[in-house]
Amino acid sequence: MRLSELSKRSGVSTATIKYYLREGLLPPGERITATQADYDEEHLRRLRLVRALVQVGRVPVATAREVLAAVEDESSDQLSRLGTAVGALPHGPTTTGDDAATERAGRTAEEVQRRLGWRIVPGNPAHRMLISSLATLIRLGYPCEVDHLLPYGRAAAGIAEHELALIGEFEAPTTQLEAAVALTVLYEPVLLALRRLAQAEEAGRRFGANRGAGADPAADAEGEG
Amino acid sequence: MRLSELSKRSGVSTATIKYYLREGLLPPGERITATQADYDEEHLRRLRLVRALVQVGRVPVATAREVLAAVEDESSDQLSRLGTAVGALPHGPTTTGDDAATERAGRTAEEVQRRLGWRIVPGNPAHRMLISSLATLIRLGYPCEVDHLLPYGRAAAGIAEHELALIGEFEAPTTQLEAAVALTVLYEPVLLALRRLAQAEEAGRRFGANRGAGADPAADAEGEG
DNA sequence: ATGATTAGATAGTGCCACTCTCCAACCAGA
DNA sequence: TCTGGTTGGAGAGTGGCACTATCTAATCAT
Repeated sequence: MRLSELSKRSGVSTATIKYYLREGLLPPGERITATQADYDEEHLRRLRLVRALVQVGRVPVATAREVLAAVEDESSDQLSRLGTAVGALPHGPTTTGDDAATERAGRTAEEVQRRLGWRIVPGNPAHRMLISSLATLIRLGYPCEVDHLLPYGRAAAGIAEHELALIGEFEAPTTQLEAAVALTVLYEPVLLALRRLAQAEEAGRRFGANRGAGADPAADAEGEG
Repeated sequence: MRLSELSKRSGVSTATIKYYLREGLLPPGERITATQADYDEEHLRRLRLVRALVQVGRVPVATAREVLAAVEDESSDQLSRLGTAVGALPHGPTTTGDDAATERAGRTAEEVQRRLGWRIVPGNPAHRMLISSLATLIRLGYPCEVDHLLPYGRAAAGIAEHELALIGEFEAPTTQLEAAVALTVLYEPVLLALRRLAQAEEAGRRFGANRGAGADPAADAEGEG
């Protein structure tokens, strides 16, 4: 198909598709002539994935390129590629401080992982993300003790088990990796939305059970998005 | 204290503090003379909260102002304020489409909430965030059936219960609201980091249990903040 | 008195995801 | 073969946003 058709079927403007092609997020189309190229279903799928990463996952374009490159890197085994791809996904501003809060956060993070029976990989982006997040909590004076974190960890473990089972159902290795990346990113807002809904539910239950439950006013106040 | 001291104790530059004052994220200091103002511990606390919202939670400055205004709005009851404040928090790009995917996502979302015994509030930002996230999954062809979502929902419910208990421990209503907002935002990266760690753990367990667990390559490949 | 500091206002910077504009090559119809 | 619309490609431009640099007048310390 032509670029314009790719645009129509994906809902992404031709200018943006060109931009993605330029940035290497999409492989170039098959050149028909010097000034025309042909795109196939694979391009469409990839384009939708890119859109999901960039729009939903707020992944910077440069990062998305790295992630996709890792997914396609034929020179590594699948587990390495998965690690590289997911590790390249954004993980919040890693405010690397050497202060007391960071140090305490580091100890807490390790303890949590130990208690959950997880391996500890100090350089892991997610590990560092955890530490810097905990450090922020500590600096603000909010509790982040191991016992408080374990419920989160157990919830995460349950979710991850479920997700990996899902990913395992895909057959082709590259499709599996794509699915892993997509699900990692796309289920983040799902999880966060469910958490907020659960919070509203629980808040209504605890504080003012009679009314529309702490989300109603938000329904009136919403106007951004 | 003076602005410079506020800056020193918070680690935020005076220029940025001035910017926040201008934008209404911080109440003005108590005017000592025409060109000098005095700030107290309350300002410091608020400043740190703002930093957490903006830096960790990636809350736009304009949105942070609304959230904080809701927290301080004395004219509403606490539950309303909580709903308004949390509802104003960013919840991803709400791509309001009228297509088939959105419609199916809406039905799925309602079904999930019904199965979990939650109230359904159609206008709720979190509800709409859930729908648009699910719609994206559907458009990409990834599974998002009710049975797949329930584990997430149950995990969220457990977390929310735990969080509300934590919030309930704060005494002053405004402090409670501040804590609710702060914890909602600040525990998001914690939860996401734990999920990724759990994924790495589970991936290592399933795919290549012998090695350093699918996070090692990421440790080598990491180089971005 | 005098140099440093401060609050406040205005304009500028840097980043980043697009988006506009242009050009040469191509295709369809006459 | 001409001609007018369309396509792919490349570089520059745009807009939004979180700061940040600069300036001015008032005030404080010495």
